[in-house]
Order: sequence, then C-alpha cells, then structure tokens
Amino acid sequence: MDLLCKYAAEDADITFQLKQILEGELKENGLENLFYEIEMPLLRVLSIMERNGVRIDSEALRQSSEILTAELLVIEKEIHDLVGFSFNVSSPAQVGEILFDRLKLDDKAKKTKTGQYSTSEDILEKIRSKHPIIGKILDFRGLKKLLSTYIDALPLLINQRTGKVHTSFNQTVAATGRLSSTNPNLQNIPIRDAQGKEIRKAFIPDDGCVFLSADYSQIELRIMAHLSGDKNMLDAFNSGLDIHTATAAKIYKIPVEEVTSDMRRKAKTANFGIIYGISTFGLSERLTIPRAEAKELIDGYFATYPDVKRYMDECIQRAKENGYVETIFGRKRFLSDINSQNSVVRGFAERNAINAPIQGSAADIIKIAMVNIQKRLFAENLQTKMTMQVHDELNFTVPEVEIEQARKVVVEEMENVLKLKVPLIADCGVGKNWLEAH
DNA sequence: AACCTCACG
DNA sequence: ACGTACGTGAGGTTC
Repeated sequence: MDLLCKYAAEDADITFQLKQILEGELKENGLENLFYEIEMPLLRVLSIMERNGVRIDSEALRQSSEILTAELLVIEKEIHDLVGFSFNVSSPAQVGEILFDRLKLDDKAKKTKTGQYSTSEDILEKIRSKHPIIGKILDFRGLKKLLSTYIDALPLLINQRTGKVHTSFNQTVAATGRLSSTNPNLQNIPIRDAQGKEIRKAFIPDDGCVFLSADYSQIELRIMAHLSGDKNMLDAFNSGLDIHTATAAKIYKIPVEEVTSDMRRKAKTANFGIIYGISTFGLSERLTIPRAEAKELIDGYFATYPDVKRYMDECIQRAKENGYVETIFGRKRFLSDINSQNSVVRGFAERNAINAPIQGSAADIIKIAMVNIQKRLFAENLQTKMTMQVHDELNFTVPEVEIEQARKVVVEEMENVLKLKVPLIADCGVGKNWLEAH
C-alpha cells in the first residue's frame, strides 16, 4: 500500500472496510471475546508501527553490495572452471544435472515431487566432501540470497520522504495467529552467519536515539511447560537453569555440570522438535544421527517429561473431538484433516494440533504486550517509537534521554501480560544498530 | 504461476 | 508401504 494511503487510513481512524475484513476473519477463529481487547487495538498499533518505519544505512548496504557482487563473480567463474563450461548456477535443474548425471556424486540422489533432483542445502551438505564444487555452489547461493533479497532490495524500498522503509504487517494470514510482514518482510532479516550480521548492522535508530530490542526468552517452551503442567519442565524453568542444559542433564541422568556441548545441542534440537510434533526420522535427520539413537533420545525425553507426552496426546484427542484446538486466550485453529484416512495428511493435522496452541498462545501474548506498551508510551508521553515485531521480539527507536524509562515500560509490559506457571522473561538490549541491541 | 530454495522465529 | 518438524515471504528459474 502506498504510504500516503496508509496515512489516509490512519487519519480516517481505521477505515470501515478494513475493520469489516478483520472482524469477519477473526470472529471465525474464536476471537469473539478478544476481538475488541486484542485485534482491534492492535490494528491501530500496527498502523502506527508501519508509519514509524525503520531507518536503514543504505550507504553501508551499497558498499557491501559492491564487495559481495565482485566476490560472487569470482565464485561463479571458479564453478564454471571446475566443470569446464558455463551454466546458470542459480538454476536448481542445471545444478542437479551437473552434480548427479555428469559428476555422479550420488547414485541414489533424492528427487523432488516433480522428478527433479533435489539440490537443497541439507542434501548438498551431505555430499560436500565428494567434490570441491559443492562448497562453492553453497557459497554462491548464500551470497546471491543476501544480495538479491536484502542488500540490493532494501534500499529500493526506502521512502523518499521519510527516508525509512515501511513494512506492511498482516494480521489475518497466519493460521496460528502470528503476524506476517511484507514489502519488505522485516521478520526474516539475516542474523545467523557473519555476512548476515552485517545486514543487521544497517538497521539503525533515528538521530539522537538508540536501537532497543527486547525478546521473550524461550516463550514457546515456557508455554509448553505451562500447558502440560509437567513438573520436571516447570522445575527446569523455575530453577533458572538454561533449559537445554537442564533437559540434557535429565535425559542423560547426569549432573548439570557434566553436560557436554554435544548433549546440550541434542537436547536443544529435541526441545524444539517436541513443539513441532517431531518424529524419530525427523530428529535423526536434523541431528544426522542413526534412527535408533534418535528413538532413544525421544524415549528419554518423554521419560523425563511424561506430562508433555500426555499433553501432546490430549491435543490430538481434543482436535478429533472438537474439530479444532485453541490457545490460552481462545483463538481457534480448525483442523479438518484430523480424522483423515490418509496417514500422511492426518499426521500433518496432528502436528498442527500440538503446535498451534503453543505458537498461537505466544502470538496472543506478544500482541497484548504490544497494545499495552503503545498505551503506556502515549500515557507517559514518551517519544519512543515501536518499529518492528519479529514473533517473540519487539524493536524500538528510543531517544537517548528516555532509555531507562523505555526499557522499564517494554520489559514490564512484556513480562506481565499474564501469569503462567513459569516466569515470563523478556531480555532487553540497546545499541547503535539492531545487531548491537540484540 | 508453479516450483525450488532459503531467510527468519 | 509411505513419508517424515511448526509458521511465514521473496527471489530466481522455468513453463
């Protein structure tokens, strides 16, 4: 939507049509009672955030672009030299043909639904050692992604009048109740590798301000602990220990001090997997360990957290009986496939039954926090501006004189949305860019 | 417009 | 025998 249209919508105090659409969509999903408490006020908050926008250091991105584009060309040439002719490295079809038909790097290469060879990152990672071209293709892909999706794309979306990028938050697309962000999507800005971190550095505060970032610590696992009521998981959180270390200690039946980094890594993957309704196969793939070991790990997990297993079974049972599952606040997700004869289709619905109440409750919680934070920013006459929401994280541009007050408002409102059986913790940092604040 | 791949939580 | 972790959006290729 054009920025001027957005302003008009704001001035009109939310257009009637927008309200109708939102109301229609959300009432179907069980929000009858919470519609006026959450989604309507949130619509105002999102409109304010979109108008606030976020500042980008386009000069830094331009310099990155120059360097990385040159690097990309070098890698491309190296790849072409390795096979002896030039081809389109961005074409999965051509890459697959070269790796599997020509170089025969895997005689039982996995195919996609359409019969093409799959050349996705996890597949290539497994055959990386078989040929130097694999690593270079992965490097090429990584660079190309950052350049085309972020480094080159973001500066083009800077509004000439405000000098900022203004995303659109969508309140009604995600099945679980999460927000989504488009044009640009500010919820998938890189952070995991070194080059990605450079991009985060280009997200900067207004003049005279700092970048403030606050995120919920392990909110989904805490919700799992709360909803399942599992005593061991509640204890793990209430002890203040690192949850993945605590989980590893319990699964492997050893003291916390003896948990190795490999044990913690496996427990962490198991913790996340559980929220998604993982299978033995899935965990073995993620950890690249034998199926038998993955099964042991999952058995150990459920022995450690027996009520988590019970809770998961109850979610599926509830979905079968009611046709839907719901969040702590009563947001529904309907699961029409839950009684399907097709076990694959049914499996998807069963995993949704486990995941949706957790992911959805987390979405409800941060939405309420956003409404309450904006209320207090108004009430306390602060100039702090909320700029982004990234599922369990909120970002602000904060005048230097307001830092301590803003911190207090944000953390208090995030942590006190409701009382769970475990504490709700928000970590908060400030810095001269998004990376530093995180 | 479908598909593949990949960025984030 | 089969497929195999939840939720998104965007860019490039191919048809």
